[in-house]
Amino acid sequence: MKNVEGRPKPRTGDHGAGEHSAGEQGAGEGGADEQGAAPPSGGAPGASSAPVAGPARSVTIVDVARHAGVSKTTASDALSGAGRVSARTRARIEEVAARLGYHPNTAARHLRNSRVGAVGLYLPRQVMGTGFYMEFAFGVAERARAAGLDLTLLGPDSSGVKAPRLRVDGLIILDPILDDPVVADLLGGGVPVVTVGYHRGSGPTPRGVLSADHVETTNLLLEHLGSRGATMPGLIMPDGDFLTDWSLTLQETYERWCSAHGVEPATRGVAVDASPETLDAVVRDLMASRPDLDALVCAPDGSALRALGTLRSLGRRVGEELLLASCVASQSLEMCDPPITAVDLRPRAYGVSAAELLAEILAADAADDEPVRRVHPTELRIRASTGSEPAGPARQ
Amino acid sequence: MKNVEGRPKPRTGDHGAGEHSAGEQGAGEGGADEQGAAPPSGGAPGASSAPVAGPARSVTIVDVARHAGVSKTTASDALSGAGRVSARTRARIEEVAARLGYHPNTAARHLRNSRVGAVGLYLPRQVMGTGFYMEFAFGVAERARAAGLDLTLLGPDSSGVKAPRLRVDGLIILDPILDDPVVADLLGGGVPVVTVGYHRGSGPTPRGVLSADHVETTNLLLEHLGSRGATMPGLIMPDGDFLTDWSLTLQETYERWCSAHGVEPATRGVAVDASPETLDAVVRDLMASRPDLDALVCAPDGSALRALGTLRSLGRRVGEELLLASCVASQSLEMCDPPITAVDLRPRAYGVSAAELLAEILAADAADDEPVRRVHPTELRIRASTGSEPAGPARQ
DNA sequence: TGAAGATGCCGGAACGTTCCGGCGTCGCTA
DNA sequence: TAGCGACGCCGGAACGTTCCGGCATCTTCA
Repeated sequence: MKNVEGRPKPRTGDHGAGEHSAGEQGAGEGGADEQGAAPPSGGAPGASSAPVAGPARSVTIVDVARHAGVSKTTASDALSGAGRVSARTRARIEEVAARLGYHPNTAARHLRNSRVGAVGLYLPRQVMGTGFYMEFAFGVAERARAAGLDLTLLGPDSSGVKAPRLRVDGLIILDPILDDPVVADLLGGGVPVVTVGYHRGSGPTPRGVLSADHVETTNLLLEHLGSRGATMPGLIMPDGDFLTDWSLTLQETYERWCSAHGVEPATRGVAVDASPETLDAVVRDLMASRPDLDALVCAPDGSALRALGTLRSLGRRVGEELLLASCVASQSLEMCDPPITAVDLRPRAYGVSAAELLAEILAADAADDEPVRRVHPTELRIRASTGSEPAGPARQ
Repeated sequence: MKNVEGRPKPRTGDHGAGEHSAGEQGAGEGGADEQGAAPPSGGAPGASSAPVAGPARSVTIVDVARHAGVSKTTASDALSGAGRVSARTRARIEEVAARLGYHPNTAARHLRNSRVGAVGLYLPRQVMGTGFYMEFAFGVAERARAAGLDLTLLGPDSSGVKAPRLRVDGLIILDPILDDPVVADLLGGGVPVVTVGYHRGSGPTPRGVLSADHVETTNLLLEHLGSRGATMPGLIMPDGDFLTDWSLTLQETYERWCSAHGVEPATRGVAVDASPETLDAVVRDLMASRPDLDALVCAPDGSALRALGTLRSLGRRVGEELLLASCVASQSLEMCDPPITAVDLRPRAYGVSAAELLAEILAADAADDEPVRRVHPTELRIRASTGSEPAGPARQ
């Protein structure tokens, strides 16, 4: 904060060093000879030239206009596609802009159209830092950048939220938690919101919803287990601190499957950020109380890997008499032994889609009352932990 | 991009969905405001007040000034700490600003002081997506945000780099690869650069260097293995496609340790993004050619986990007659069985420090010719894969 | 042959901030 | 008492962009 004394910056002469070094001249177009306008206040000769590798004042739209022999309005119109500009002029301006290496100043642009040029990504507290969420965030960043938007990561610490406070044009809320007060705040914050995963809680409706089809995905996984011989799968799911559409759908679909197959559900909840020891205990408890389980589905990121160790130390042969699957894919699941079957939500592409949806919503400033809904496809990665084809050359 | 036709937007309404809850609605010309005053020719009819639909225009510094009965210059000076303002006045202005919920408009600020308000983070291609780099990036994002900077992630795709092109005020280059041409470009791009890990390649020197003490860290790990009874550790390291200060220091330190202990080094290189099968093959090859190994150190992120499976299938008892350690910590290393000892580079804190260093460099606009060097502390996480204390009771 | 409209282009005013230079008023010293 | 510097405050310009309104010129049709 010190910012000690005045420290006057030069900013005076503006060292009109046009810098138009680029090999101009000629350029087929003929006419339109550049430098129609005299550089304003070319005044003070020399004196102010930047000595060494000057900061090279970046080229503005006025420079483009001057070199093209038009006004800044026309240049702006030509480049933005707005207004009325003849085709010739537009082409010439575009050519000049390219030659000079013109790039619009985002700060000025944002100031002018009162946009911030950034979107926010809100991640639930419990899981920041797990692989899925990071991959997702990178996907968002990638796509946002393509749309000229910066990305601001919002943690639960960014409270006192409300839109003006957190300078963003739009928000992506990942896995909104049912009763997270921050989510409600953000939804009412005044900027367009895309939720990833439906929001089952209260609050204003978002402008967009992107979600995987968890019903289908889960059924696919359960059916896969069935096709590999499992009749009674158990489920380790996130506990009550992490009530999202994902976790609830998972449970509902699982229970429906059980009832359809006439078996008694066997589930245990566990914190998504549980310690390895806790996971151990939960898995042991479940396996002990339900000796009939011949498969185990693990939902929280990372839990399947730990369950693998626990099951092995219980003497179970994973991939043979006990199948194991994860609801979240991660690199480590294919690195372990045996590799673990998992639902791949393709988090990176998921993030890309989310950013894309938000960008579209921001571009179309018309506020439909109905949210835009979009589905994100997933893939089932089948690996050795769920055994091999029953028909094929069976293992013996 | 096209933004099709003219489509003049009604800038007035600005789709004022703002709804702007903030308390004081004082915006109107209501001179009755407590502080009275409103000197600026209070009456100025129609100046900017469109009585119809006063849409949540966010509060600017002029609003603050008016409510405090001072000029915008004084308000700005008071809030920024610059200029000469009496303590009374400053206090009053601060109080008014807080009451109105004033937040400076970053776009305007950036425009004024010709800063972009963002920093870039460049990640080597090979490893984007591994846990370490993501954690690091999140750390950077967190700290950058605290400094009012946005973060732009730069992949290798962001070619045609050069500073003006990629609108950033500064850059963080993570693990610069020896002969990465993009790194050279970025270093010469004209904006301050902080490298994380020394840059052994050519090119201009960065303004700041943040690095862990890999020599000490590696020695610590090797000594730990020795204290647990290992006499001949092997090393799996990144191959020639990933020549960084980290990988080179690792190798050098390892070889120095071996020569100091009078043993023959046993290393294998592997791509940092190698497939599980490749890792399998490399580990098998190393173990087969060097039957004297009683410990294995794995450098590439994720390789230790796979090595664990491979070693087990070779019949080795990891944590007993063969010790296993990783040079990069990750969540999965404590979830597997047995948990794997690892060097924790504390990636999140690492990223925070990097952003902090860059922010400091950006704040102090004096360009020292000598880069700022800073060291990042690491921690060794000792787990069951490196056995237990030879003498004392088992660790818990 | 005018009038009305279309077309092509432009001047200038914002957006919200920072900061240069200036202006009046003190209090101190000569 | 005059001189003068420090103090406290302010007006206005600039950063680079977009866009409203307007002015010519050209086309079209009554």
